[in-house]
Amino acid sequence: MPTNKEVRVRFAPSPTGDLHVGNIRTALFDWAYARHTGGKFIFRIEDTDRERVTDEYIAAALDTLRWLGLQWDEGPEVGGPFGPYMQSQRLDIYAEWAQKFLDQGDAYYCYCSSEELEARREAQRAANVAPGYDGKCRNLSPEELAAFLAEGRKPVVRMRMPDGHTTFTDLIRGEVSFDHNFVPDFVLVRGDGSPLYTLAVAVDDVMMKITHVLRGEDLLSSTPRQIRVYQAMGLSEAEYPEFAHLPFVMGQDNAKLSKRNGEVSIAWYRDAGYLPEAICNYLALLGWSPGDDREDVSREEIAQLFTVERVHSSPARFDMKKLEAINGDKIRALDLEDFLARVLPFLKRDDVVTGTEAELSVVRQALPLIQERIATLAEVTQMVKFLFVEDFVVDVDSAPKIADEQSQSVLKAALVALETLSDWSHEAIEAALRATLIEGLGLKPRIAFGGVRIAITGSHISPPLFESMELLGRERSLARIKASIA
RNA sequence: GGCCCCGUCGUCUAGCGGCCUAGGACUCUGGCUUCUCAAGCCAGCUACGAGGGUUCGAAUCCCUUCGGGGCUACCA
Repeated sequence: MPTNKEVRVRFAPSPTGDLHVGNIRTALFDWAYARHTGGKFIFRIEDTDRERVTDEYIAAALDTLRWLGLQWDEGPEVGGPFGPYMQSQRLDIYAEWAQKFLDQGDAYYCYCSSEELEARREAQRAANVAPGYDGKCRNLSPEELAAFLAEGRKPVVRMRMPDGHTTFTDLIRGEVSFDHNFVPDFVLVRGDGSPLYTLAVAVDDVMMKITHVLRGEDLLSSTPRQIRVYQAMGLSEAEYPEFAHLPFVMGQDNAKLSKRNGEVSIAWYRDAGYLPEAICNYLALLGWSPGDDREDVSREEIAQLFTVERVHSSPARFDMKKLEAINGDKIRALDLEDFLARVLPFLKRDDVVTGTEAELSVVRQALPLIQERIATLAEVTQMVKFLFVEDFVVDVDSAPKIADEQSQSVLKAALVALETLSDWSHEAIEAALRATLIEGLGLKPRIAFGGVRIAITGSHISPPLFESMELLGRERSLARIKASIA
């Protein structure tokens, strides 16, 4: 156990697409652990697979982490003493180590073709033997070697797994052991000379002095290979990083989270109006808990309370309903100016406002009315749109509801009551409508105000009616009621 | 198939041998409040996968079993 060493944790995604919920949960835990221990949070991009990782995805990953407020101490853009932090810029380092392993006899060239390997694996499966590399090229005779070279074969570099087993202590799962009979010799360098994850990840973790590897449990069974590379690099067991394999975040149907069983891309949640602090709060609760019954935690509190000991070993299902509930809570907790700032990009995006002072003033007055009525920021549009539209029309679904005789007579009565009203405050409007419709016509409030609401806001769901009318103003309110009378 | 990981309400979880007739949150249901929708408040439904042990005592420890997942690549 490294005790007085500074803790260094890395988040090292391979951006083959938009960062998804699972990536971010890992990033959050990495970040929280680093912050909790007063250590460093390192962000590294694993882009050795250049077929699948693109610059756009890398840029999006940086943006997403920043948006979530997971500030990294070392990594792309900020640099650091152990850079570069993009694996594609460290190719020479991996090549050097591979050569060293070759020289030491820890690794060897393997000339087997993909087709040959596949055929042999098939045979192993058929014979019910553990599939994996059979060690054919471990000790090639000079004649065999010469024959392969004459064929012009491009060899891969393969790590030699000695007999025995690898045992390590996972901070979350306890002692885990793998028999090397089930950990075949693995490839370090491709035929074209490019490194594989297994080589790059181990080399980088050592060279970047990573002390704790918190990552997804899908990497658990690759840990013996990673440890094998440490050994070849000359590390003693005490120098290995600690491992903690985080449980998966899964979809509702217990399958890996995917497009089919819930939205995965963090970008989607951002566009839908989820707050970064809500996402962090919710994700923190997936596989971890503070221990008491507390569920409302800020990023800072997560950092303060987070310990690996409290991380679960069992997978968690992602529940959008719960995220939504937390998001609603976080929205309600926003102060007015903050709320306005968050909501404005959505109003502009949806062409509700352009951002003039006059518009902002109205929005500012409307926000307190809707703050407890929305669960995501994007919903703000449908709630306040009626205050800004030039050519107002009632929703097609709601229009028929005010076309009947009773509704029409209510609207007419309301119009009469309001036309003579001099004070256009919501109190006065309410008093006038109550006097006329409730007391005068003996209607139930629900019936009385329902029609007016539709005429004014265009929908049967809206912010409180009288405040809405006050905000809309006398002219437009009366015009809308008139327009709805056939 | 083999190796490895995992198993408390529908979901996230508390629980680390007695405080558990199993607590909280989300969801759902019913009610209150109410100008709609929300929010808020109150109430309710529902769980230790199964079977064996160990123990005075087990959700908690052990074994088996069943179920779920991961890995088994010149992906990560």
